[in-house]
Amino acid sequence: MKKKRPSLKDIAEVLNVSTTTVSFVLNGKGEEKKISKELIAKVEAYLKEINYKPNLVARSLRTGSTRVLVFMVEDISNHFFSKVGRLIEDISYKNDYRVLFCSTENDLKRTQDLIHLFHERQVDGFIIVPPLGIEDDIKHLMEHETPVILFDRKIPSLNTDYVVINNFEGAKTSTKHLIDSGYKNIAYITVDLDQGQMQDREAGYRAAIEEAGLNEITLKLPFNTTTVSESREKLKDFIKEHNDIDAIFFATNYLSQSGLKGIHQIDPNLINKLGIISFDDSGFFEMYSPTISAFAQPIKEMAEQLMRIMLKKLKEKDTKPEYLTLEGKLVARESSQPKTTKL
Amino acid sequence: MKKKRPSLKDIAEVLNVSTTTVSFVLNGKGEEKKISKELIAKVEAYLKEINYKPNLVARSLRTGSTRVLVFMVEDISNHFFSKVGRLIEDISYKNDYRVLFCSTENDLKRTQDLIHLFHERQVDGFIIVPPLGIEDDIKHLMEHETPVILFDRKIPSLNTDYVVINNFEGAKTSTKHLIDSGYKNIAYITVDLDQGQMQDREAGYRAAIEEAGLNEITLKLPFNTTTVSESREKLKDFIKEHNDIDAIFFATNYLSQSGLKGIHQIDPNLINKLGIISFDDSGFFEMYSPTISAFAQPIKEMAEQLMRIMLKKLKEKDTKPEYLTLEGKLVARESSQPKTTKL
DNA sequence: TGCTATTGCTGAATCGATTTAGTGTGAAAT
DNA sequence: ATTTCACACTAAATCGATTCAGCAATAGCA
Repeated sequence: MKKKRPSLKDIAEVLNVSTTTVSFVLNGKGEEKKISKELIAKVEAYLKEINYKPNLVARSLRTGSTRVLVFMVEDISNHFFSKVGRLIEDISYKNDYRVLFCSTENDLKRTQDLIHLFHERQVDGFIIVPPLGIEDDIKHLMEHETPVILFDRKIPSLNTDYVVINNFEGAKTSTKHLIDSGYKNIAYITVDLDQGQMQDREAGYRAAIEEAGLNEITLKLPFNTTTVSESREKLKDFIKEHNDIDAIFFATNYLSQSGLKGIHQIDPNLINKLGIISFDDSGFFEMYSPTISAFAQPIKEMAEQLMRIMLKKLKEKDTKPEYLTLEGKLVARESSQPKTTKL
Repeated sequence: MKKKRPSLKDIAEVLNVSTTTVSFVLNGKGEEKKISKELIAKVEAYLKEINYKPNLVARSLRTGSTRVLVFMVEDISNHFFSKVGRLIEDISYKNDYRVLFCSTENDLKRTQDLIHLFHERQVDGFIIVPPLGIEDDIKHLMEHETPVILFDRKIPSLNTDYVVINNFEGAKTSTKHLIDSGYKNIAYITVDLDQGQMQDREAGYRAAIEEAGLNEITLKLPFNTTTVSESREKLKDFIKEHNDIDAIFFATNYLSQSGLKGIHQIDPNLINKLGIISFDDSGFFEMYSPTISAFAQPIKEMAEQLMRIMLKKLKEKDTKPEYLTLEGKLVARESSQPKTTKL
């Protein structure tokens, strides 16, 4: 007893008018198309009565637009990305667009699959945190006049719009904050990805360390090639080897979270002896004990700028690209306080 | 200089064959439809050469199927739901289905919007964690022969398939575990939703407490009507008032996470004096200091069962519904150990 | 030779909307 | 009286695939 959804044609037959008329009324173009008030009222009443929902697949086929945007990030469960995603979703809804979320896991193949999947399904625009090597696929989208905005990372060879944070200044500010709190042996823990934003953060750390005349101590963990627990073991070895370290600057919030676990495993009290700061904030950090300091990205501003640019590009094709580099903010919590009293 | 994507018709013209032929080859029905081997090879070669991607919107309009499933949960960033989602996605990909994720936030209106949105876009199936009051919309989907499987919660009035956990036994086991570790004043912290699974958990707690001849201490926090920080203040007041509490059983993992923050705010050392266990596991719990015990749902099994049922329903309509209640597992960590030594 | 069967392919309908290009009517303008 | 124009509406093309129904040519068989 499957119910078939009524089509415009069904409705037209019932009302003894043409599908054209129904379509005009449906899309609020009745006045404009000179349909009489009485007919408009009659059609509208009937549409409401049967609670008619147009077949969006058919509409998309005809109009070529789906009113769907895709938000494609490294990991949608990451605090930073999920917050931005939520805000983007809200703005989109207000403008009558829906948003689909997905995680690339920084995997090139997976990202290509996703881009093709959505492109075939005719989504109207992409906001992408690009993994390395994705240039050609993005170029391909741009050739088809599909709006693409890069986020969190830029790709120098492409003249796409992008919205990123000033990674260099953020890392420098964070490192300086630890220095100002009296820490002398500040380790920098990062991943071995040669992506621009990671290089900028490392350069920021290095600049602050050099200015203060301190020593660099850097650990690069492999990304994705080993398991989380393997890299945590490497981190633990590193901390044990460098027992003069008095502070750690983690280059991303997921490194911090894994790192905190490692520190806890070495010694539950070790955390209270180290100065800690993380690039990217996380809900986790204000719940941890002690609360963890972080350099936070301007989440709301990023979402607003992304959507402003996206809506502009959806309206008028061939806009010239905008390149936005925003400033973040240091959130000092317990973990980066000076350790005056030995616990 | 927008590139138009080639259509079947374009291809047919280039090759001097009919669209029918191209379509048959495209869908691997060449042999079956008695197309000669040479023509099949020729068409396939050309399809590969231009890297042809069919317009899935057009295909969906014609076939009425999108090969897209929707996974709709309370909050996709919640550890439990995101893990299940990931597994479902993998199984779906292997069966040539895509999965869209979204969060209902337990909000009726929002959930209705999402269901309609996806139904209009003709998705092939739904896996839903149903908020209260969603019965009619689900019934509506079922009338249109769209497969729906409920997850995490059931709706007694509907004869839909569902996959849930044994909440009563889980809560009872968790409470007993605290009792066995020597705790005497065990508080139960929950939300004021009168959903089945929450009632079952409360009943499980109550059963264990009664069997042991202890006193119930329950706090129900308002869900969604107040802010997170407001309910945390209530929790803090509760803990201060009941200063005889020696253990807490949180009814969900997000309550635990908020609760741990509150406990930390009251006194950074308080956590070491309380026994803690949470319903639902979380990545957070094994990183926290101390690590937090939890009653974990059988994530892999749930995902597998959900997809087994879904694929069955997609293949044959009118299957009789399956009702699955699975058992979870206690994960004992540091937070529920006996506190023999006062810190 | 005449008949059917099979092979190999195609034309056109179809899905359900949007939209272009009209059509018929009556009133106003010339 | 004829032209013009606004009005109120509609027929049919269109988007790009799938698929039913059918056609021509060859093969098989008596």
